[in-house]
Amino acid sequence: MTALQAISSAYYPSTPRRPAHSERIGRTLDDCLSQAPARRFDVKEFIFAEGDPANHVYRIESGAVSLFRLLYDGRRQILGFAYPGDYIGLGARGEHIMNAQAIKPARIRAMPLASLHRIAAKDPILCFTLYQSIAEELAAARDLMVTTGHRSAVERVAAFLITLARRSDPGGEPARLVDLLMTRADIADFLGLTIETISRTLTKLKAGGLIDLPQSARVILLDMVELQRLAEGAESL
Amino acid sequence: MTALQAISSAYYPSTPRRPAHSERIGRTLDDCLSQAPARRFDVKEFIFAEGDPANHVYRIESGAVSLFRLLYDGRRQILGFAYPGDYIGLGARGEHIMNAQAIKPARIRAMPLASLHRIAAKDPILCFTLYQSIAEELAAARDLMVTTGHRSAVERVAAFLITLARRSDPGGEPARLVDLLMTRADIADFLGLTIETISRTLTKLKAGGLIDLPQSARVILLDMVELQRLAEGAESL
DNA sequence: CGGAGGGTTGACATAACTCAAACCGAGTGG
DNA sequence: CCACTCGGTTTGAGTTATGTCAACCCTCCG
Repeated sequence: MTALQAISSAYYPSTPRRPAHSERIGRTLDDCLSQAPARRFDVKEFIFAEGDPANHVYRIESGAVSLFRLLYDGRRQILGFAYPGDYIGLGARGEHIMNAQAIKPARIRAMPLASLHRIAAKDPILCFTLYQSIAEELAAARDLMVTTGHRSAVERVAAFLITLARRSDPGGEPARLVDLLMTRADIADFLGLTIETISRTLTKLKAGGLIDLPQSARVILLDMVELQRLAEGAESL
Repeated sequence: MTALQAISSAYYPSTPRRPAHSERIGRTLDDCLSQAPARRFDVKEFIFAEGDPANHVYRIESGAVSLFRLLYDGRRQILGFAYPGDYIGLGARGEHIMNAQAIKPARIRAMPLASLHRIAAKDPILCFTLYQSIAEELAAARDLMVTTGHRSAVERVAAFLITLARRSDPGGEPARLVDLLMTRADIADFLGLTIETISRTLTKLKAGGLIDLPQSARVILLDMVELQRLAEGAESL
């Protein structure tokens, strides 16, 4: 997974990658972005917030970012995670409709949206590519909806882990070792569960021998096949 | 809500409308579509299915359509509903990634995707508009995720009803009278609940005097303010 | 009249939430 | 080096909303 598949990035259960397009955008944006200075963000620092004027597109150089919406009563829905190479802030128009907050210390470059739009307005190909990329993000968002709606805690967590593993090397083998850059609270707010349920589910998976948890933020996937089965709704555990 | 905000159409809790763009696309597509013959679809008939080659964009002339994904084990996640004026099949590339099925007898026009792409490739403005429209759909999909993840049955149903009411006259007053074109099962699969819970929740809302249910497919919103409060997570009922 | 497809209602089971306590590892300061 | 704190995590006990299963109702339609 590369460029522009940012916003709900952590989530691609079933959508095939299409590197060609992203690459092309990547390059175009890269040209502009490479000149921009990288800014550092501390953990919990906001890159942008809901309601902020959407002036820039950002690319994560290092670290990690969560994207979320807040509800009236303080509940939080995380819509995705963005990692190095991902772009965020792209779909927005006028105002940002979500918050972007660093979950690990991050280096991030910004490019004015106006420039991008100026280029895009003259370049149908870039523009069309932009369109298709957003379409892919849309597909990803829908994948998440499918994972989130209607499914048990084990299914959600298993699917989450598998997606993280896949993310590490799109197209290639899923990684065995997954570092969770986010807290249990982040995972909970992403999957629509509570931190306790996340924790319990992980220990249950560990007890079942499907994963190992050498540290709380480090997961080793021991039985991908079974995890996959669980993610797809198979019984048991 | 008009053109192109189709796919997850039923859902715009907080995204503002931007008719200008949709209108512009609407017109461009309309030019092509008006020449196309309208085909009739019976209830439960598929317009397209997951995996079908994505050759056309469709506009609903009359009736209603549900858009959904199927899981391995038969569970179904409805991703949205499309109504007259809505376009479906737009984001797809290569293959359709979901199913579109009539939930009411429908008249639907099709336009070859190739034509649209041909036009778009030469017309940066149309293209940019396409991009922005998809971006809005993305926003809508995220709104749904927010509504679906983490929330109680009452909250979801209340939000659902309000959205249906708003849909009737975007920008204007929400309708008091809402006809449910979909079955309880459809609503359940949309909101990630069961038909029994939908039914119970509706009767609870009726008992509370917030809505009336003269027929099972007809809802009258009696207390929009309170419904809104519920949708936003207020206690009680 | 009878059957089928939806919808409602009830009794019961259970997965997930809530509240609460304890744990752990990483910093920090004495 | 140890004691302390703090944020995050784990675990337990008890509650509850929602799912499950089953019966029944209603309406439409042949």
